[in-house]
Amino acid sequence: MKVKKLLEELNEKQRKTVQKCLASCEILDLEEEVETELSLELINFVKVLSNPIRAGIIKMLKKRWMCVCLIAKALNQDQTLISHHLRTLKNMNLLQERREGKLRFYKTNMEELKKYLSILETELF
Amino acid sequence: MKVKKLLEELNEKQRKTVQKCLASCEILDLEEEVETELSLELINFVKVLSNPIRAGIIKMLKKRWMCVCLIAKALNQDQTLISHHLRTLKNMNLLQERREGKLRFYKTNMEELKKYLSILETELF
DNA sequence: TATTCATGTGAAAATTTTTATAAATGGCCT
DNA sequence: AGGCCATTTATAAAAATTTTCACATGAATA
Repeated sequence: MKVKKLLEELNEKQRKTVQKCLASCEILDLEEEVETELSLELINFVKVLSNPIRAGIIKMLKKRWMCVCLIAKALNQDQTLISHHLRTLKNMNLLQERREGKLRFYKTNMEELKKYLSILETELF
Repeated sequence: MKVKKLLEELNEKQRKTVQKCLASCEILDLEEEVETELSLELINFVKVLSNPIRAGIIKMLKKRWMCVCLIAKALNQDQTLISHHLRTLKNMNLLQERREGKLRFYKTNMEELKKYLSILETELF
């Protein structure tokens, strides 16, 4: 939506106040398009990253496969908590899974991670 | 901490299970250093970005100064809620502020935003 | 001084994170 | 093969945090 259109949505008094300010200091270009939308996909990715445990898992598993019990040890957290966060990451397709006997190993899906980062760059910058 | 050291922290049975798996499929390099730490600064930045309203504000104010009432209109949210999020962003030094009469205009602090993104690249990739 | 735009504070609502416990899966032992 | 134990996942509730709302306060202008 354009700045001009937004101004029209204000009530009369507000609009008057803002317009007076515009006249004196010319901060807003009325013809510019105002972009506020970010994709849900990007917001979800950022939300996933915003938890220190999940961010730590992604960092740790960039370089190697690790089983759940080792990940829990490395982060000094309860295994069931780690398992929960692993599921969240798996649901976003940020992890690869591999079973060996009764152990499950995980590794960061770098392609997906790079994809998300490039979306971040595109949408935010 | 090295993978080797982490293995030692497991109890005997767990360690045995994992080591048996290593022998057969060689997933872990025992001498590798396991990095799990991300700076608090980075986590806070990502947390700030993870809210759609705050992310929208940052995107919108990249290109122009806008006053609070217009920001609220553009995002179709209550002014006091916007004010609250603006404070959060200001506390992270992600916004510049400018007063014109009784209006307050804000704009994204691009230098700071770029700084955070470069930290993200460095620590995560 | 009254009005308007914006901030500050504290409570309510919603969401996320953590914990506790049960269930599923697969291997091992007799 | 059948039962048991270890690893991991699933589910539900508790705890903690974040978001939103309601209202009071502050600042600037007419």
